[in-house]
Amino acid sequence: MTENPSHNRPYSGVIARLKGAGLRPTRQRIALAKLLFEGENRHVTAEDLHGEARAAGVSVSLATIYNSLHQFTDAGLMREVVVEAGRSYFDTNTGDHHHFFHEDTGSLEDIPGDQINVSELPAAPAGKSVQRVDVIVRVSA
Amino acid sequence: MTENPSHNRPYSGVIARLKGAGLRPTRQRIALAKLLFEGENRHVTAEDLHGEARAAGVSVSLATIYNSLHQFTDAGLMREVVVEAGRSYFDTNTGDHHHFFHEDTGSLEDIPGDQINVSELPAAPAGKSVQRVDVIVRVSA
DNA sequence: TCAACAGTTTAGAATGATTCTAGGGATGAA
DNA sequence: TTCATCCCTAGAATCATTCTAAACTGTTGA
Ligand SMILES: [Mn+2]
Ligand SMILES: [Mn+2]
Ligand SMILES: [Zn+2]
Ligand SMILES: [Zn+2]
Repeated sequence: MTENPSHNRPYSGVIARLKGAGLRPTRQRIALAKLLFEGENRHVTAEDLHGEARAAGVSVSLATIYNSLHQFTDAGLMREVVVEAGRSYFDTNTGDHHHFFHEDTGSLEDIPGDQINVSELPAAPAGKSVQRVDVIVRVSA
Repeated sequence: MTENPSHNRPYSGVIARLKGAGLRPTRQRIALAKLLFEGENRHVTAEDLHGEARAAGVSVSLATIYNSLHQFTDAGLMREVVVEAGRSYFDTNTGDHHHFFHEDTGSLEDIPGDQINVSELPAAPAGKSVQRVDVIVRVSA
């Protein structure tokens, strides 16, 4: 019941989510969280989200878009995916999964964690621990 | 015998390599190729290589460093590795392998291709073909 | 209710890696 | 040696992202 809050109070779900992450539910964060977390999982760039916010009639500065995306990521609500030098994608899917990167369109597509298997991983170098394993399958026409 | 040309003519190996790639063996490209391809495989940023060239007494502009790195990559002599938004690493190892990325030092470490196994890869989306599969194991203290 | 402080937002400047421009220089086929 | 082609480079330009500093807002507890 934290998932798709299509109840009567349209903001409660998103507000609870922000509070749960230790973030004040400000007008900007609520609007962005609604765009990001209601509906399907998505991969967005800062510019993408800025455009969507504008289109939705919400006025938010680009600096706030970047701040929010990083705060959501630090809070574990999203993750950052790096596939191209020079552009960052933010992913609302924080579960175990990997990506197809479509080199010609610049878009990402999820590969569920159980549809890929990385084995025989060598141990992390002395004193280090593995933070994450990213598999990026680059495809193009 | 293309590998470590410690013969008497110190440039012949590198020159042959450049010609073989369809690149004119200019003074700058020869110097950079020597720094990059003689000795162990390496992961460098444009700034790294620029610094090394200067240290070696070779005057090369940063624009030429970028041009050369891309030309070497396009020619298949190197490959580009993306692990952090905002910075590109170029790798002299073009064989089958993956990477540890040390998040605290920003350095890359090879994982030989036979020490990691990616299986059950789903088929590439319709009409697309897989260009490359990158596995990045992010580690930190 | 509301003062007051900490947390937020933002316009605009600043950064930093990379790319572009355009003019002078080097290379190599003939 | 010639000459067309390919290269190199300083410096300007891009572009995504971050920073600054000042104005604003959410929260809290008197
Ligand atoms: Mn980040
Ligand atoms: Mn490139
Ligand atoms: Zn994803
Ligand atoms: Zn490598």
